[in-house]
Amino acid sequence: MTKRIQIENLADHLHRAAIRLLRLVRVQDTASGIAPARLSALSVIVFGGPVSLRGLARAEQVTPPTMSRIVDALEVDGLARRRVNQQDRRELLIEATEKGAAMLKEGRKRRVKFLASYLSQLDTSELSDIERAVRAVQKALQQQ
Amino acid sequence: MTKRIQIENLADHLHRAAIRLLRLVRVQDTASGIAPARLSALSVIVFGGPVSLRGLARAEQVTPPTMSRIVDALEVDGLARRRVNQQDRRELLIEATEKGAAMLKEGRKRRVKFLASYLSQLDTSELSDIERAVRAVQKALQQQ
DNA sequence: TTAAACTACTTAGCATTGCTAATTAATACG
DNA sequence: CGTATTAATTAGCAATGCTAAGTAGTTTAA
Repeated sequence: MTKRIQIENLADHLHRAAIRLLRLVRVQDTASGIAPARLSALSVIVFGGPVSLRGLARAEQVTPPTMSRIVDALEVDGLARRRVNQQDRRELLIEATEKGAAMLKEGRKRRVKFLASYLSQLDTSELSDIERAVRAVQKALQQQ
Repeated sequence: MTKRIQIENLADHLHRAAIRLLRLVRVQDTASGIAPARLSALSVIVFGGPVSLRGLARAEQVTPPTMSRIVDALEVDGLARRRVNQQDRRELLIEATEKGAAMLKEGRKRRVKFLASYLSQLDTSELSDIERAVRAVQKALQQQ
């Protein structure tokens, strides 16, 4: 078995595991009452602080029109707000409201606890394998 | 930092990595010309053989109306067909056509190769971390 | 045995989230 | 100064999720 084939095999298994994992936690995300794309965008601004709409779209790997609409919905629900960047008045700064931060942290807690309940059945060495793997995957995906 | 908090932290990072990975490979899914939900349903019937619409909906964790529409689209594209189960004529059997099976396998190959091209930039130890982690995650998720 | 209950699927209608193309407004450049 | 560029929005389409309601087939029970 060549190295290329090995890596493709790994990619296949990794891909399946990712699909399976997200299907599992999706149930918990729905329980928060915030739709998935909104929750995900909210998470970026809660943990990363104010960003431009473009920056937020890039972080979420969607186009600016898509993100503009997601921010609309977050504003309507009082979870985020737009501010004009006074250094460059074309640009916005999207930031979370207190309510947004609170809701996100609740939802995240629920989801993470749920996933953690599965992971807690693993032993320490398996957990650190996952930790290293997550770092490696992040590193790999960052490259282009 | 307690072990519980550590695991929750890991769960959070794992979740984010999974989201990111699937976003990345989605680009390749689009290249196949088949939309993601259709491709995923097609994969179930290609690898699992004929199933009822209800069974397919359950496998994909969507409601029957959603799956009914996905099967419509697969039929229109000649990738799957509905047969009536003669033992119980309320029920359908959804199965892949030859064209459907061929297209799925092609798309899958493309997606996996794409993901593999990212992974190939990692070193051997990182790859085996991922391999072990995938096994651990599968093990964890299998339990309930 | 036939009416009622149940089950499988579809239809209709809505919300969310992705896209591209075109528009508006602000800034940068030549 | 005027043109080009950049940021965000609006408009309009497609895919995919849902619930509620309808149709058709099967089971159950009076």
